[in-house]
Amino acid sequence: MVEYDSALLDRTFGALADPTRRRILAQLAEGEDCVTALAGPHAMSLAAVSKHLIVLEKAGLVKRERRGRVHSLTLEAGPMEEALAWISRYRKFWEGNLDQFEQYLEKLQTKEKNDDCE
Amino acid sequence: MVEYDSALLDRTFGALADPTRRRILAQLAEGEDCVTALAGPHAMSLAAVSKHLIVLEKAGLVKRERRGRVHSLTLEAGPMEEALAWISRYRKFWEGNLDQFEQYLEKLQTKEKNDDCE
DNA sequence: GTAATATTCAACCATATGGTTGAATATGAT
DNA sequence: ATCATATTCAACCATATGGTTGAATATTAC
Repeated sequence: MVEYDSALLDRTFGALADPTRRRILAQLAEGEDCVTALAGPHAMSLAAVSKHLIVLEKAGLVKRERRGRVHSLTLEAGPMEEALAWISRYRKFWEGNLDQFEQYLEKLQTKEKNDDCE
Repeated sequence: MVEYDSALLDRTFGALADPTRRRILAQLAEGEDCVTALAGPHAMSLAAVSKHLIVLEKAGLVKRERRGRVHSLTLEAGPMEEALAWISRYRKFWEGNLDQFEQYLEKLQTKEKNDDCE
């Protein structure tokens, strides 16, 4: 049986439960960035974004590198792996519910890229 | 580009961010159950578990069927599918870590860094 | 009808969360 | 040295979260 780190899952899922933090992660997927640049698109104060970054950092989803006064943040998606593994146990519970059309699409996709499935 | 329902992801990740709720989902993966039975293993009041079930229900992760005074809960893992899809976009950020080529690049970079900094 | 069971509701409490603002700190530029 | 920039810190506020307890509501059993 797989063991899950409950506190880590708490922090990971907790961090992912906020839209601003999910957007920040999406931004970082495009490449590393500093706090001010990350804050730009968000309609809130810099301090608020700074706090979100601390949450992400504590969850291990973001790594910080201080370069002088600029903090460079990079995505560290590792913890999501365990989150994904946790969720994956429940796949069968929604796969059975797919309607015919979705099943058809499923099949097509499986056929198209049967090399990277499973 | 895939569209994600932000409010749904909020509720889904939020629901998964609590260890009691994750345990309840694991219990329900074994089969439907009523509130009292679900509450059994948890070191808290029945009312507390009842509230957790309401959170899971609002997230769409659990379906309730009233049979007389007994409420039968079943797992409804659908919303997890979207959560998993969201996370999946970041797979490359951890999968690459085991790739030989990436390791090679890692080593090169480390070497270059050492050369630069010393 | 009365009693027991299953579940929620309501009020309450402590702490967490997500935001604000203004001050503090550290670094960089002139 | 001075000024500007990057970031956090501290205090505060409103609301959410996760728990409690005792009462209320339905349903079933006797």
